[in-house]
Amino acid sequence: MKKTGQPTINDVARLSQVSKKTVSRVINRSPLVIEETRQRVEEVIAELGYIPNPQARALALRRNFLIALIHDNPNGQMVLGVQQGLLEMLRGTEFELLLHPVDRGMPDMQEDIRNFLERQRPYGVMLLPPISENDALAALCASIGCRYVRMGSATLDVPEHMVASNDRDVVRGAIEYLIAAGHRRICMIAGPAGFRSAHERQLGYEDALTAAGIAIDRAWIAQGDYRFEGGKRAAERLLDLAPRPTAIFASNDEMAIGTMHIADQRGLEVPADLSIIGFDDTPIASHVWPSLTTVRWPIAAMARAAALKLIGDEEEAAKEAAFFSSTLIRRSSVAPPAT
Amino acid sequence: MKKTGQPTINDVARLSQVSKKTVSRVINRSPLVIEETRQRVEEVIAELGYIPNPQARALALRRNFLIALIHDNPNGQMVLGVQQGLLEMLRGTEFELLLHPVDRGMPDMQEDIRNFLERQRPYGVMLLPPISENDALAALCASIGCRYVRMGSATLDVPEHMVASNDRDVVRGAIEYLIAAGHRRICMIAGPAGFRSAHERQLGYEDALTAAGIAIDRAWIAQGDYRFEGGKRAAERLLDLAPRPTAIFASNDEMAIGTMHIADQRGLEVPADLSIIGFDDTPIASHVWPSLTTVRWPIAAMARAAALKLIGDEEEAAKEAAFFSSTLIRRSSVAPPAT
DNA sequence: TTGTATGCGTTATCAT
DNA sequence: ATGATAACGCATACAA
Repeated sequence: MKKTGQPTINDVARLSQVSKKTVSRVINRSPLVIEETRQRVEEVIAELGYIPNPQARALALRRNFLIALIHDNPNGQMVLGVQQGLLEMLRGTEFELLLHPVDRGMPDMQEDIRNFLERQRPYGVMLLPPISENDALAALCASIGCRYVRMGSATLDVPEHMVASNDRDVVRGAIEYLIAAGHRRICMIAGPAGFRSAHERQLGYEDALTAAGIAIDRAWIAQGDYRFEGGKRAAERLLDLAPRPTAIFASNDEMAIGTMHIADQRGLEVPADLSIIGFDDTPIASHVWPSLTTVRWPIAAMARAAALKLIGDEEEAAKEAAFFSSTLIRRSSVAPPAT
Repeated sequence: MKKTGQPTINDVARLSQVSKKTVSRVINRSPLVIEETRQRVEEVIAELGYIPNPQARALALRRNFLIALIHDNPNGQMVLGVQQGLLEMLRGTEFELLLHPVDRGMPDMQEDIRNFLERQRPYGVMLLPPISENDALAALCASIGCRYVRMGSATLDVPEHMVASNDRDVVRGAIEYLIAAGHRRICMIAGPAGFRSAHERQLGYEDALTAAGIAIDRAWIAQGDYRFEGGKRAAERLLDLAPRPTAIFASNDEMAIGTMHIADQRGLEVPADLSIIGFDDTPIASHVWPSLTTVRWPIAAMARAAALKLIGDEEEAAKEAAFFSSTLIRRSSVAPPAT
């Protein structure tokens, strides 16, 4: 117990009259320690308030006790939710959360991530969409020897490395909900090309229409960008259609809110003249007027499961759920179409 | 260059025919290296793609090259903005960002933080409000020997350790804007007791009324909790007043949105019957209808300055701005009072 | 079941 | 200005 004030493994060894190695075994729960010895060592540990030095462990193990969250921030709420879920499970463990956002626009993104991983050598990596869809990134994590979990809107990997939501199914359900309310002219604002989530949600939309015997009209699908302004532009195109749609499904809430603005501008009442459904259940959804019917996906639960996959032993990791159901939150932005 | 594949300082030393220590000096920009030697070493470093191992450095220096963000999540947007600003400055440096949210409700919060700091030994710590107002926490950081910066609504510490916004002044300006529009019965929804930001904003409100010769009526100030529901309750109390206020300043956007809901429920038109101003300029503010006049504070800029204070040398740190001005964003929720 | 010697990759001390 | 050697605190291989 020298200058730093922090007791080390040597102090514990000396006071409990065993070797460092035995203390190390106790710390790492090795079964090769007799109960009596373990007790004595643990008493000394408790008495001293000894905590293993993470830096020293990292050096010796060539691996840090850190979980890295790597993402190309598509959505602040998602990032926050994931952080929260991850941290919830990490709390009380020896793990800490490292943030590493990247820019998928940069050509050296892959190199940046490789560099980061080789330097920090995190214990585990959480990959968020859309970059979680990049197989090369997953391979990179594996090759460096760190555990990883990918989050996505569809199954992209084996359960051990995946937490997926059922975007396609839940969107299908949302559209069927509109159909059941009497809607037939249901348009969709799609997400940006290249996003798996956008693709899955569109598939769900098409599933529902097909099942209901409604022909899919390409003009009914306007591409958005998951942002407010893009949603507004898409909504304008859709509301210019004749006959006008009676309902619009927007692939996320931000675009749905944009749609509400355009409806308001045109003197259209929501939901009387136009029903709207969003996706994400962001805080805005419940605060706009009328409140937005939308899809809530269990981000925090997915993140918690991911954390367990990352830090639990392999059996636990494999057992942890890999598939999560979103639910339709029915609020005030949907009504039967005006006749 | 053994099993890990990563070149070490030994490889560099051998190839450049100097000792480890000299390589170390080059890495750390010691002036005690002759130019010629430095050149040779740097060439080898570049050739090998050598990167110092952070874990080994951390062990030897008893200090990690990590910046820790400690907060008791008061506001998702703020946390995101701070993360973004911090990461922007950390990018390309040897520093990484570690997340450590805490719960100020827990009695052992202080112990938790001490534990965290003693274990991780971060290079610097960023403290967010409201816990940044806790002087004991700042002292703790100092005693452990890690640099820290506190973010707050008022000056709580010397510039070296502080990034502050001018809540009081900007709220005064917002209220004066209402007064200039002709309002006299201006109510306020205050933030929760114990938050310095709530206190400062209320002072700004009082400043403006006093300067305008309007008596401050305690009944005009309803306490909220910075949340939607609390804002609604406070708005109800305020709108029950007779005569009714013509304007309400809410201490944050969430409560302002709650106020808009209550106004709508009561058939009050915003801004014709009731003007509303919020604070924070969250994404919701520009997406509600009518769009919300609110105060925007430069979170990202504050975070960037904080990062520089944390990782820059001491001179730079002291020079970096410690005081940041918020601005009133004038949108559609304010109009002259109906006569 | 426990201990000894050694390695992990860097920085610090103290020579020279 | 540079180098040899010893920390830093823990884990692993191999003995005992």
